[in-house]
Amino acid sequence: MGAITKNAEAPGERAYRRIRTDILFGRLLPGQKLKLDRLKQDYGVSVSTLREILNRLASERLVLAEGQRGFDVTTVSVEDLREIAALRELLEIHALTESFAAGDDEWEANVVAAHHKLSLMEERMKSGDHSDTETWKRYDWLFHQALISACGSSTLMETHGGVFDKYLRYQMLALSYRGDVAAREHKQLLACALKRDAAKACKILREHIHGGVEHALATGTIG
Amino acid sequence: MGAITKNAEAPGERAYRRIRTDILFGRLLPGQKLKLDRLKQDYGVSVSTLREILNRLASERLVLAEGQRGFDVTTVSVEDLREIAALRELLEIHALTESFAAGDDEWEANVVAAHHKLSLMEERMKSGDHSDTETWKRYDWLFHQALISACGSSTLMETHGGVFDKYLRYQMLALSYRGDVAAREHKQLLACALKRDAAKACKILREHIHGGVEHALATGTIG
DNA sequence: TTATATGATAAAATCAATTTTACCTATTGA
DNA sequence: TCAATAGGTAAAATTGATTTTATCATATAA
Repeated sequence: MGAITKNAEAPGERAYRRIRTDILFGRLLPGQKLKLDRLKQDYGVSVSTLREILNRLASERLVLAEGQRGFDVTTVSVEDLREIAALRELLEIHALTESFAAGDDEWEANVVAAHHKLSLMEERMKSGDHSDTETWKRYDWLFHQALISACGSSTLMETHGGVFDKYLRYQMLALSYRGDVAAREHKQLLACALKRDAAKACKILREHIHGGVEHALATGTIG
Repeated sequence: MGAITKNAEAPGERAYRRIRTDILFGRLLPGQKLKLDRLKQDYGVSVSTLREILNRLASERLVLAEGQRGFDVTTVSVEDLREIAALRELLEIHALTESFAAGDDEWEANVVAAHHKLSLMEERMKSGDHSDTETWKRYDWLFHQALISACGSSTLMETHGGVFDKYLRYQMLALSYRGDVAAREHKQLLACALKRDAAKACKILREHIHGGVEHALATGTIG
């Protein structure tokens, strides 16, 4: 999602993206030991390349690298989810406000386009087709990125991206569907964007994030 | 400074800290090519270990890793400095407010202690002894960390730490002394902390950061 | 029995060697 | 003269091999 992009063709880069999404989408579980020999087979790269990848992920806090004891997938907790959500809120609210104030026609068009793609996916989800959750979540991410894309700070957007991804992991671990509520909120955010109503957008975004947190916690799969 | 700590004795970890501080303190200059063979000699580790380190630093945005063309020290720009400063402000103001509201006696004692160490250093700097800038800046960092340490979110503190370090690099690149003004502001921040006057502390912090930015830009060594 | 030490094993960290990729130069053809 | 391309070189990326470290089981002493 918000991963740092180098050469997409390179084997190391491919493996990095695969491992990263596997963590984000819960195919590699929190706390799981990441043994090098095993991963080497699973992802088809050598130990050195693997270690480069795991060091990057450790730097992103998606993996824990302790002492000389190798690597684990970062654990989850209620406390951490609340911190992640609060930080996402702080960053996204701020960026949203700036973006609404500065966005031009080009920005508006991108927002509309991003919402359209997301909306199509959300319709499909609504009618029971949960086959491509990854694409759905990528579109979700792209819509939120589009909203804040006129904030004027790539540093802010990258930082937000990293936090957003960790938030996403919690949503995926809770793995219970909340698409209908989210879809409505997305529509409301779009409407606010077109009216440049930052205050209302912030209010909806706050509810959007808090709703996600409480929904995730209610499933009881986190703590 | 805010680097991720693993085993401090390990050769790879030692080299990581050295390279990181060399970037932060301008001994490795912005845009500089980081050739593996050269670094191997300079830091006494093998190419694989070196690549792990550079991948971590690339993930922190202190190093640029593009395509299959190796590694460069991240470049600097006026725009980037402004973004970094704005993000530091957003995070630190928020954390400060929370911390002032929640801090207990233990927290106050830590703040006083951190300021005392910094203050001693600042006196030394004032009287012309600029021999240990690194320790000075580490104490600066520790004081600001102490102020926000009761904010209740380690995620927020770590994110802030990363941004703070990039801000620090700009200060070091400008390499012109501003210790007297900063020292006065630090004293004011301490007084605010003891009175729990978050509003005034935020105001001073804003000036503290903006002052640093304008001072750095005035030297003409950034753009 | 408990604590400490010793040795074996498995895994991680580091190193050295190979393969691949990019970059520069020179040469050829338009 | 310029563009395009092929060849050679230097550096990066990846691999496989070696060294180091941690962990677990067993034995020995308090």
